[in-house]
Amino acid sequence: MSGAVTLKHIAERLNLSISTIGRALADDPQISLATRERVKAVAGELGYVAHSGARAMRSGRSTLIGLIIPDIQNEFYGTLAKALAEICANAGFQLVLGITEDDPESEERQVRGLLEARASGLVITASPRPTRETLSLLSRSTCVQLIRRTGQLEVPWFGIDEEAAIHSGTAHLIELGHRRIGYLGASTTLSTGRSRLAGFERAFTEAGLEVPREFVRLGRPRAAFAAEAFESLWTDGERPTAIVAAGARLTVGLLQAATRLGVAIPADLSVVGYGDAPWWNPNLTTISLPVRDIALACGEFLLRRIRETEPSSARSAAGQSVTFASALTPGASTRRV
Amino acid sequence: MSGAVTLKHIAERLNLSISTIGRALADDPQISLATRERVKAVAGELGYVAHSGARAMRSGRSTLIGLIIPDIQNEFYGTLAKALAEICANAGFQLVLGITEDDPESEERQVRGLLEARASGLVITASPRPTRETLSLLSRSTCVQLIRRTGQLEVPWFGIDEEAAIHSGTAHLIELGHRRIGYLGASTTLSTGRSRLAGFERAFTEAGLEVPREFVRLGRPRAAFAAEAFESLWTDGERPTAIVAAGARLTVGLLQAATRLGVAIPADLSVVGYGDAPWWNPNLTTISLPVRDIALACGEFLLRRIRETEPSSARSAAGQSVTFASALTPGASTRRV
DNA sequence: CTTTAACACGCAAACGTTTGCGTCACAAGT
DNA sequence: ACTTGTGACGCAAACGTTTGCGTGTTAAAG
Repeated sequence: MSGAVTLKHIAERLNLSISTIGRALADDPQISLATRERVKAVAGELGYVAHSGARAMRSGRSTLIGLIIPDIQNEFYGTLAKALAEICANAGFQLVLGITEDDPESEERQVRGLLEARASGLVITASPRPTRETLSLLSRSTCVQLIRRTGQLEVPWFGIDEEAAIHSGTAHLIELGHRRIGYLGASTTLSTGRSRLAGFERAFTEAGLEVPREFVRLGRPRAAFAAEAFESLWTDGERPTAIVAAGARLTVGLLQAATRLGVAIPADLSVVGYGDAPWWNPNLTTISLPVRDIALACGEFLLRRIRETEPSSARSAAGQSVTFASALTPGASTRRV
Repeated sequence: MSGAVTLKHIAERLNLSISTIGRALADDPQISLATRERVKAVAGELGYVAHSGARAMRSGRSTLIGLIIPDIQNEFYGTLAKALAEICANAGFQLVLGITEDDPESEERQVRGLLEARASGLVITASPRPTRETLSLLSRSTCVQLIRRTGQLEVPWFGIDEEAAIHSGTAHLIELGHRRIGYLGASTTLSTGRSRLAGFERAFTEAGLEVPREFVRLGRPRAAFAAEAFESLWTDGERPTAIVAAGARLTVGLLQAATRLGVAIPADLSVVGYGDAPWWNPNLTTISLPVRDIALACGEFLLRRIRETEPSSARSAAGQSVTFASALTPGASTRRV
């Protein structure tokens, strides 16, 4: 608080110099063992707590790592955050959380804040259209993209083969005999939205069918959008016999709306979800994503880059990217027609 | 990065002093408007980013606020974190996330880390048995307890009237005619565990019934425990006709296990959940908690305390606490017997 | 023409660490 | 007795800001 204990206080207490105290606490063999122990004893007694800010300023490197994501309420981002927090803690870093709600200005503020804090690294799931300034700031930091991939940002990326993921789910429905298949997806301003829709379309063209565009609904990747979109899909005109939810929050929204409308799954409607939803009853047929593995890989990569960047100056590792595969987990929410 | 732009660089570029640059960027009227604009222009051109660490060291206050919670994967803590992150962002603070997994040593490391970072404030949902050192560190910080309440920690608390919450859910089941009611709860080493169990028991004693202790299962507040406990409850001996899940993660675990075992809800078993689970099918009868409101109130209180603490030295606001009420949300997961 | 005052800016210290180098005392080697 | 060595510690600078105070210039007031 106001009057925290510093090296100086310990030094005065022991009639030693500040540097000796500093070295003693760092277990520098240059200081005699006896002194080291006396120092540590007094430090404990006084309740000394090192000032990582001062240390960071002197040494040039902070122990902060930033995580910038659009949301944190749902399990998908929760799992990402948890995995990264674990990795950070193990490596002696602290995770600073920035929620953007996909708002470019909020995103810019968060990024700026993290750069001001001199975060050693940044993990970001960028908003659809990041500010020029955001991009400029990010390009000057040690940064990794997670899940979404922004073209204008030349930094490594860790994510999912979204196209293959949705393709597998859609193909599964086609194989079960469905033709009027609905699609709830993020708008194509998002890299994930583009890839997923492409996967959906490829499943049809590969089967020699036409893409049922009248059943495709694109919007914000929120539960609210999915609920609303599904409702319109269900009440206006011809109904689909199956739906692909191309996003974790969209899956939630779809299921909520279906429950609310009394739509029986899979009797009235077959559903393929995105991301695991172990809570759904009955078990959901879903596209399983190795969320935790992605986050771990991303975190470890970032830490490696931070350690590399430390001695020499920044090296451009722009092109790198790692793609993870999904798996279709069969459940009871789809049926043959 | 390696060579960040500092006030000094701008000063040299403009043949001005460092202090003038600093004041100009802070819009100090002491500096002429013309100079201020020239400085800002050059700052933008050079890509100057203030060093909040240095600022914090000089001014004594950082822009960091710590959030220490056992988990972040589930929606309950996700909602807390999101609300807090919003409040922090709006007030110009940054949220540092620490996940403890209810491990006292991890918790101590996180708390120490935040004190080292000179976080302006701390929000903590403490583990069952915090370390002595943890308590000592916390007592020296501006800190608020969230949800759980640790007796040894004399700091303000924001949480739920847990006893009343579980009481309402249990009484609801009793009123529906249930007698063999199971209880899945956190162990009573947690303040929440104690209060919730007390609410469960009071519902029976108030109705002149005996507490069905053979159906009570206490353990770690994780989905895994609830699943396991329910399975044993369901397969060993006489079955309960209803269950109260006294925790968000326990609710998830119970529902998963029930789905897995093919237990029909509410035909075979009535269920009262804890915390909203809008995704469950059919709608869950649940104890709704004003999670977001709690977090917002907690965050605003903390910010106020931070601002108060700033000028004078720390004031003890030890005894304060705010209790929020829950509401029983009727759903389709309970039936009369 | 001098005194004052307003204005615009510079100096330097301080925040708490870390670290290269210097210093001092004492013991061992010639 | 004189060098050499070494173990144990102190000095001071640096990291990037902020800020109280001092200083020089210019214009208005006497």
